[in-house]
Amino acid sequence: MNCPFSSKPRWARRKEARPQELLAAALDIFVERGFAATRLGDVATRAGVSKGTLYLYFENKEELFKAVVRENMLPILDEAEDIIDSYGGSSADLFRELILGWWERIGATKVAGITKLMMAESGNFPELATFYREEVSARGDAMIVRMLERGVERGEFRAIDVRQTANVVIAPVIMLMMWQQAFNPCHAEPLDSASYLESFIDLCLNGLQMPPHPAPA
Amino acid sequence: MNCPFSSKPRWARRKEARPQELLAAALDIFVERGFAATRLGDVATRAGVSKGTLYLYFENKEELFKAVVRENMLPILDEAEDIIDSYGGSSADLFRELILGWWERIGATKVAGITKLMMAESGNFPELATFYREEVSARGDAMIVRMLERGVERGEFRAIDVRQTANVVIAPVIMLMMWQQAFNPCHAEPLDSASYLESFIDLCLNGLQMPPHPAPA
Amino acid sequence: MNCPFSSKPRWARRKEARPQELLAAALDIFVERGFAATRLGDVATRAGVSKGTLYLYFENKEELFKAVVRENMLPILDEAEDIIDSYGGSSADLFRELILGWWERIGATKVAGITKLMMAESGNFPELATFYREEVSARGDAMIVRMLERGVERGEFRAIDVRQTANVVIAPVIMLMMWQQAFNPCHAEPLDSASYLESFIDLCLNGLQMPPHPAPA
Amino acid sequence: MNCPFSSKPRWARRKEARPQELLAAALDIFVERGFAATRLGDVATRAGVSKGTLYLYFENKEELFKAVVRENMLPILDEAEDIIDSYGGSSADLFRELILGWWERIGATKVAGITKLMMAESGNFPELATFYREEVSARGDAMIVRMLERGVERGEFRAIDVRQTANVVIAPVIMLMMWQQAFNPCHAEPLDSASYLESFIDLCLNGLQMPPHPAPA
DNA sequence: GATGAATGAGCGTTCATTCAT
DNA sequence: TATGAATGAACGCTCATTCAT
Repeated sequence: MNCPFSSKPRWARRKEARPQELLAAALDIFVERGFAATRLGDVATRAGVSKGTLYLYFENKEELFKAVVRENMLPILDEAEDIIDSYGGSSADLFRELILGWWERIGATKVAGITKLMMAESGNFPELATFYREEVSARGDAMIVRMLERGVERGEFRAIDVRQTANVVIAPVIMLMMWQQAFNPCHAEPLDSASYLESFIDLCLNGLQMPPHPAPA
Repeated sequence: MNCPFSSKPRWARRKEARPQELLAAALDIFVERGFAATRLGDVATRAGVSKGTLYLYFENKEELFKAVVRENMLPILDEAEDIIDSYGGSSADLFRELILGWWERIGATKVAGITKLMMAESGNFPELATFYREEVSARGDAMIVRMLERGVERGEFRAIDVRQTANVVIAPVIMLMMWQQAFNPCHAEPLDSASYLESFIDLCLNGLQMPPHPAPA
Repeated sequence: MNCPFSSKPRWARRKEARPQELLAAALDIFVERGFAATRLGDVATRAGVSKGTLYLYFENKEELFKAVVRENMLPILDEAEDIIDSYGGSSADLFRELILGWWERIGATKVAGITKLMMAESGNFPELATFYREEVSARGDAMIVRMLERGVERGEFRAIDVRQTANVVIAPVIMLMMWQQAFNPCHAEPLDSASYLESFIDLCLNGLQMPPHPAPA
Repeated sequence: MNCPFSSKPRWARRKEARPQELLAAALDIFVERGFAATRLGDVATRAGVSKGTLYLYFENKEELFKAVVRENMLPILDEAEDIIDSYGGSSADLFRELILGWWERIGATKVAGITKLMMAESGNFPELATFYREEVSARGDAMIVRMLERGVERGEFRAIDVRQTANVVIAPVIMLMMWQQAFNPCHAEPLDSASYLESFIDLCLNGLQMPPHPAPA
């Protein structure tokens, strides 16, 4: 009440933290099981509340999922866009930066599971698909495109079909995320992601670099 | 009876065709909806039979799914292995052959949906995961590894980490399959798969080719 | 074909034996599982025929069951009635004879399972209940009543309520049958039926014998 | 709120009563139809709730059945054991007491149907069989054994095979229960249980009593 | 006579969502 | 704000019975 160190009583702090706790629990379970297979009862249990409480904060399962995506992915996209906007180094370095940054912030974390989940289940939940495409995929794609265009414009990368190459470049990163999810049960042994990314970046930068100039006569 | 060209009554022909009809219907719906979301009632309806009839041919949902995989994927793997065994041309051409063949026989067809489905749901159905890994993934991986090793041994590709590169190389193909599935709802516009594959093969072969020899003094 | 020792070709013998084979298989499975839990498919399989064939010989599950009862129980009741009709010895011996005969012919065999089954499921299948009561239970009861009446009339048993005592006397025999069925799972260890029957007969004959005459003054 | 006599809202009273209502409905229907033939939908309907509600209180059909047994039989066994422990009268009277008590508390009530059901279906549901044997049958048997041993030790009963006699003595009581169930459809007319028990006790005590001493010379 | 493919009603169980408290 | 009891529609699977061959 009159606690000198905090203007808020503990229960109020609790109340404000609720949505975060719910989102954390939901992320865990959505990622473990997928969207359809997640039982809201499990989310509530893990968050230490009752099932009904979930509905005080989120209208339904889909809205809960959207909130999880917003909470966990949008801030990272914001930061990545900032990096591109202000980058000063070579485009090869920017490539590295973006890929490894993505990996560190998303690919190597639980959040990667959301991407996997969306690839898998968007067909059954069209509203989620639209939401995810507009708020996440489109922004990610655009960033890769901008980075490749920058390389071509600056004469660092050879002339390529930027759009398609962006897709090709994104693919192995997404696949790595999928394979990493829970020692992906379709792969016998877990991938070593560091060396996978090294192979990937190596292959790409080799593939993108300008062809050797023909020796002048 | 009095049909001069067939000694079999219509009914018997029907009976022999049943499993194929059921597998075709099952493939459609598994691919449309995923494993968990597929209702056996829908499969039966699409095949034009009753729910009970399914159980005359397949013990349960998992066995039905395995049969779909066996029917649609194993013959293609057999053929691809034959091609590698007997290939005479350059490794770059073999690379093209395998990728484009895979695309034509699987990626561009409904069957691609099985791969997507497995990535998505293997975590929830461990027995299916094991089955798929052993009978499909492991064989596909091994083929790519053999192709890359062949290129390195013959001095056509530079020295690379064959295992990891195989993973990197497989990834964009799998991603393309996933994106193609039903105008994948995470992508606004469908990819042009021909040009995607061209970009992909181009990038890879550029990335794999031997570095230019330094000009002799 | 022209076998000199049999005027019937083998397949004709087969055809005539069919119903017996079906009844034997049905007895086995009805006794193992009960009426409701018996699947006609299992009966057919055990008899080595198809499910449809069953319906050539028996109208439905209930009629099959009735045929099993008629085949296995009625002849034994016939014989027991003959014995009572013509018995010459003491009533205590007749008591023994009936009980042990029943045990030997029914109690110790698979047929005992039918009695157990009827006790259990008659409530759910009223038509079977009526059939069994009229064709089996009523005749068995009547035999015990006659035997007791004979003992009382001949001054070998004390004066008792014959009807009720008949019920009391039948009960332990029926229970023994039920306990014997498949090492009845409600009993840890199988009963030793010989000593059980000995205890039972001993108890009954002791209980039935004339009270000792008061010593005359 | 403003009800002066009860601090509990109707709803809360409801909630606490639920399990009892469900158990009562389940007892009714299990006894009417048997275990396998009982449809949980019917249980729910009789209790006035939806099918799903059942699963809030009982994990599945088997657990529901076990709960019915615990609720209805265990307390009675407890009391009966107390009686034996502290009994002061003759063993013949204790015999009467136990038999009539059992009859009054179980045999004459719906609960008797559970015993019938177990005899009938234990073969098809081994887990239930084990449960029932351990928690009910074994304790009942042990009580009869103790009562007979007491009679023999005190010189009230003649020397008998206590274990087998216990089985023989239990049998007519169990049979009576089975016959009583719903005017048991295998018996034309309902038994008069009072006179049946009288005949039974009479027969047993006559059969157990010490033989008359031979007249001393 | 014999087959066995086909049916379809039925049951145990699950879970997102609601709402009285 | 928080609860958790209640719902009811949905789905995988079974099996007695039918009937074209």
